[in-house]
Amino acid sequence: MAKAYDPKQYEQPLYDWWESQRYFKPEYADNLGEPFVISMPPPNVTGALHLGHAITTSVEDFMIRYHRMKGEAALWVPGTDHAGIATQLQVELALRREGTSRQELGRDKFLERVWEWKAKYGGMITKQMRRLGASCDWERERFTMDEGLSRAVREAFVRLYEKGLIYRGEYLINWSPGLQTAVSDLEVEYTEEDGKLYFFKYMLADGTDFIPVATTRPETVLGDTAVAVHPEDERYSRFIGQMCVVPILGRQIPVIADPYVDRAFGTGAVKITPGHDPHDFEIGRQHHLPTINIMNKDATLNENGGAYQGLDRFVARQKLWVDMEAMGLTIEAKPYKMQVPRSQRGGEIVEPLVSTQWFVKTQPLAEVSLKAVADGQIKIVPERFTKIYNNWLENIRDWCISRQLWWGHRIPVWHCRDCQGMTCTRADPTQCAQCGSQAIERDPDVLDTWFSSGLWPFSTLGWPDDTPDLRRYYPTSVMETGYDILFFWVTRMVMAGLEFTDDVPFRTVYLHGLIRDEHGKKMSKSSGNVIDPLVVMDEYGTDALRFTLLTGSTPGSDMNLSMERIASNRNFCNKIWNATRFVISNLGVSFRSRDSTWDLAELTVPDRWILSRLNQITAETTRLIEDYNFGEAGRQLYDFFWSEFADWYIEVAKIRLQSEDAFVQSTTRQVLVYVLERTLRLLHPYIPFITEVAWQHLPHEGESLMVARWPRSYDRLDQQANEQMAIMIDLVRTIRNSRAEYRVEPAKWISAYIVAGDQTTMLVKHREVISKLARLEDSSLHIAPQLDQKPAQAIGLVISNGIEIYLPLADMIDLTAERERLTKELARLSQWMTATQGKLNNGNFVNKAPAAVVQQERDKLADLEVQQTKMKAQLQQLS
RNA sequence: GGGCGGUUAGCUCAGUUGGUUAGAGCGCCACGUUGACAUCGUGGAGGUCACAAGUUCGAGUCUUGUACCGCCCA
Repeated sequence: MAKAYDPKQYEQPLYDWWESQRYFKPEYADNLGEPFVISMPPPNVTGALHLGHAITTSVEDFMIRYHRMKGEAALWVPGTDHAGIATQLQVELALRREGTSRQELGRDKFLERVWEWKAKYGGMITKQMRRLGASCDWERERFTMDEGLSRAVREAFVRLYEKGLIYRGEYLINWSPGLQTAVSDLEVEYTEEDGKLYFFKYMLADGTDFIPVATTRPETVLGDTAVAVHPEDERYSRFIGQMCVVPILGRQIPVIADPYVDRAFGTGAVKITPGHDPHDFEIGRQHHLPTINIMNKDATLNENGGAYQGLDRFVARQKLWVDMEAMGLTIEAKPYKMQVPRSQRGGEIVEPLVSTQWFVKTQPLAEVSLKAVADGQIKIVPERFTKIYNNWLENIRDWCISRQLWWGHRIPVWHCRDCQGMTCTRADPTQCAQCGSQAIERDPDVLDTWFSSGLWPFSTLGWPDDTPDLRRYYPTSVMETGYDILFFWVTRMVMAGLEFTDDVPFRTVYLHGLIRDEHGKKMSKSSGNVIDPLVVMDEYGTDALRFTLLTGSTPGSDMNLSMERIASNRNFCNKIWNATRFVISNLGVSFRSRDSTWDLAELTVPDRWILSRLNQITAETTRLIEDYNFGEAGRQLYDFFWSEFADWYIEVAKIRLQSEDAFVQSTTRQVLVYVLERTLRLLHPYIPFITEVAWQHLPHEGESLMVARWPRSYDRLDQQANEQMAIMIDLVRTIRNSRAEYRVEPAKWISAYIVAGDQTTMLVKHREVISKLARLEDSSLHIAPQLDQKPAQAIGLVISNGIEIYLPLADMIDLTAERERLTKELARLSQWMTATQGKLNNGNFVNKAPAAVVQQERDKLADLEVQQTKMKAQLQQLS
């Protein structure tokens, strides 16, 4: 084994070997019991791996590996998403570079190009996921646009259509002028930006007076169809019912009263533009106002814009204001922080626009989805997201599912030129279902990408066919994803699952947080703080990245990721590597491993202690993992491995392996191998590569760690070993501390007197370990129950159980300093004792606290009293 | 406006149902190449757990309020 672990050398070959052994397949388990199933959230097919994918993959692979090791049939279904807008944009960009466009190519040729693109770049991201160690069943990989899934989409659409849950209508939608398509409410983000609040006069038709009105978008006055005031607003009540005049255009519109108007905002009077504002659209409907669309699809003004026709919306805004100024209609324009709606994709300003689109009626679907969670059929982890889930579904609006794109699932509806009727069927129709005419034309729009991903948990298993996979692996066990797509995706899968399969799509939703940079800032290209997981894996290894992602935060909360943290976890991997190196290089040729039955009588305290700790840590991590606290479990394993196994047990083992006693040697080896092997198993779901490599070097049964059994824990707790080891550790640390304080050369062997009372036998038994660890000269180490005469010119120390230590460092002792040190120690002790005494003197504490807690305090106080007595004696001796 | 989360060591974060003297990593100080590991070891410094009140024998942990930060929804 090399001196340091080199991930590059092992990761790829190991992954290939695992896959070739068919370990990733659920069939490998040969277990007909309840399977454990995850559908991988499909990444964009032409995307590149980023940290969001990395954490998703790490967490899911963690769960899959854990359940696989428990012997369950573990299935992780991978796949990719066609990502309508994102992919289309990429191909369009490529076309632009070639000096052509999709319009020039035409729809069919364009789609050919997209498929070519997909063929070229489509495998990239899944290759990158393999680098993360993803143990998914690649033979079951799916793509949202493949034949089977397209059929699922078609089936789903037709069913909803037939049920009347899909309708087409003219509504105010979010229009993305650059992308030339509608986007759903969820795809719009609101950012606070500097704008202006424009105050102007809405003249009454009779010219007698005006109503002051404020707006952030003056150009929309061209589409105004009313001015609204609050019904109880005395300032304006006299205007209600009167007509006023649209500036420039001269149209007459009414003044209406609506409680929606915020009297405190602006002037308290608002213009109503149903064609270009969602709130106004609602008011317009309630008051039966006409809707005027003033904008073309490219965000220039149309014929309703009068003189401004053809101008871009922002140019029109300026020009109109100047013109109104000239007419004396303006009051002022104040700087104002406005909420600007921007497209999540591309970032351009989105325009509310009236347009004909396809919608899903979500109300009935949302109701059953709420019920599924309320009934506990689906559990959301962390639980607090349940409220967010509920809140969203309770206020859900109809879902605009049509997109004016070419790449995607085309809407399976044919329009008849003769009767204007619509035909929606599973197989492509040749004639109109209404009138029989053959003059039918397919709707040009495609479906929102999330429509197909909503079907993902069951479409990937073969739905709508009744396949063996669907029967065996559906519903899936856990849906693991980021909380940022709870609405986009999770809710829609629940709605779709319940609607189409009559069952929940998954039993548990586990949501992880977002990854930010080390100071909590969002990673972005413009900030230059993006961490590329591929670069990290190159530099530190996959395991370091995975361990960092898995242990870096608590469930559902964001993680600040820093390279320092990754580096320290790389060091952890190296620690494992070297600990393994130590163990195997000390095994000797005749080593035989043994099972978990140990005869405690033949073991020493450190053996019993580490076995007991292993057992505790096994129980604890298993409990935490079952409770979805993967991070805490991982952190505990880290601490156990480093601070207990490596720092103490291995250090003890070094000494005992040099023993003349063959039995001592062989026991130590067996404990070393046993504990290391079990710990590697516990760590494997976190850091699969290093653990497998290390495991392969160790004596083992079975061919791979990844299919080894998850360790079981036992109820037995070796309390005595834990206590005695604690004493030894305390003893060694205390001596080391004094050595450092007195600047004893690290290499120097010193003499010591240990007055150990009833711990004497135990300490004598471990004399060699203690002397070596504390670097005490064997010939001048005295361990006795008591000492008639305290050594002169010695540093006196007292630790728990009243054990006294004397270090005769004659030439180094400064009596004054020693007195000072002991006095300080005593002060600290007495402070502690006062606190403990206080508790015990409190009748309420003694009566109400659990007996064990009270006893604990009593024991503590007794121990402190003994320490105090001995320390006082030591002080006295010095004076 | 409604909701959620956060505030713990210089930095980044843990702290499981309330119960020893509140922990880790990084950073810092001192020392150290004794054959697992300098991607390391040994020892150390560093915190009135945002603030206030309350519940309790006991609060970092539960309740209420306040301040600040972040996110989601409208």
